[in-house]
Amino acid sequence: MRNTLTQTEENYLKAIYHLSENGIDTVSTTSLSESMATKPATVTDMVRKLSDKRLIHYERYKGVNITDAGKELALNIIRKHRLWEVFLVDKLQFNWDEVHEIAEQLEHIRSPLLVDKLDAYLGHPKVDPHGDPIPDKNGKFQAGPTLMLSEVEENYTGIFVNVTDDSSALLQHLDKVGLQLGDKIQVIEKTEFDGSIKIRKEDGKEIFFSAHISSLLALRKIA
Amino acid sequence: MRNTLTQTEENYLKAIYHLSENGIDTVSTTSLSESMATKPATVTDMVRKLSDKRLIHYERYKGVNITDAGKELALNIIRKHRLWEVFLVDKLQFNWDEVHEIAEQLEHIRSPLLVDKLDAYLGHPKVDPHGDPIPDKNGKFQAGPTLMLSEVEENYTGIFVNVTDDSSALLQHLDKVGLQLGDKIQVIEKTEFDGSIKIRKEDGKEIFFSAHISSLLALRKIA
DNA sequence: ATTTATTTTTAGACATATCTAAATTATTAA
DNA sequence: TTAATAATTTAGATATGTCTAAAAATAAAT
Repeated sequence: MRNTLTQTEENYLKAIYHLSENGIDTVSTTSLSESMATKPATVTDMVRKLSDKRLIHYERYKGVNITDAGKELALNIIRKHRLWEVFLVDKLQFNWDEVHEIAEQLEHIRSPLLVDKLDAYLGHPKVDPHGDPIPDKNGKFQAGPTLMLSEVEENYTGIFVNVTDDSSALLQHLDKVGLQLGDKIQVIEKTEFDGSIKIRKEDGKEIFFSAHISSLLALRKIA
Repeated sequence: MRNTLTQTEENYLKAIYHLSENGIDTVSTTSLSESMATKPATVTDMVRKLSDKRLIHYERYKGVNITDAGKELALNIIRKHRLWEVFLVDKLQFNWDEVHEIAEQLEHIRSPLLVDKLDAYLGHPKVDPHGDPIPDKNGKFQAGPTLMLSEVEENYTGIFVNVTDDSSALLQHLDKVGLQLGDKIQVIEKTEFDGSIKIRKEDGKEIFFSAHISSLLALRKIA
């Protein structure tokens, strides 16, 4: 009958959702432990608990997958997080880079009525101050149109969310150069002559792509 | 070095503050256990912890007293609680009787900057929607002028906060008729002829006071 | 002032969320 | 394909916040 989640459970669920957001739908114990800044052993205990509550599928040594029920809960938390971020920036004059930590706390406030009223008060915003889409009451959101890397301009910043080609050759190449789904990248330089592109990852690493490969990599805008 | 309190610790501290607010400065284990809806044994463990942190004075079998440091923290939590209540009512159109539970959650959000900005956004309100005073950043607040029971009109509702006479005869009389500091009372009837007054306590109990006694009992307005 | 009743504390449990160290399973390499 | 390496799980601890039942201290009553 323990139907509500602890804040910790909510945070794990959200992390699982985010890790499985970009195509990779199976989440490893290690990656979760990194997200949560805990040890793998701790994650094992937790995923068992979330699995008992039918919010994820878990098989030992095989990783976890979020269920529809889990996704619904995760999206509700994300909705709250992003609405509060809008509140902090639009109403309280915070800078967009100061709000994440506070929203991490506010997202756990429990009151469906509060969320509704806050949403209305803010004018039903569609994106948060970072450009991330805000799920509606039913967990639906505009995924934000994706653009091909080849189509965007210099300085464009986005999340690498899709590969329009599932040849393992390309995937292996991406692996080798160190680009993964979910990475945030910025376009540093476009060469008009041959359409090749230089990007920079959040960790500062720079990568070159040919025009061909650029036309296969999809980005979702974030700011 | 554990300098921040858990939400539970904050709630205990707030309860101790409220229980010792109206003159009675020593709080018993039993009264705290009633406030917190826990067992006395649980309270004993907790007050020991708060005592270790120098937020209360505790002597076994003797009850607890809040320290200046504890009062400062308690007032900060109360400040946040009441500011959020104003936000919920003024900005989000909640009714004043719907906001307490939500504010109980919001009061634990940690961010001094957030509190400042919220305060400014709300126009530095002096009282919450229930008429309770909002402490400022330094924990100071207008206690709300107190009025003598003899001075107020019929239907006035207030908290009995002070006795302007510490003769034990009067205190014993109050004890006998069942009135205690902190009780919320309403004036039911004033007799013009001799200035005697009939009041009703929250539990429905009615009490008569002579004009003399009425002039010694101080009330703080609440609504 | 001694007995009785009440209040408070102690002792021992349990659940959650975490850890370290050891054991097990899966993956990679020779 | 067996051996070495990496990932994951299990086992056993710790800290927090709670409980019940029993012991101890204080307060009330005869």
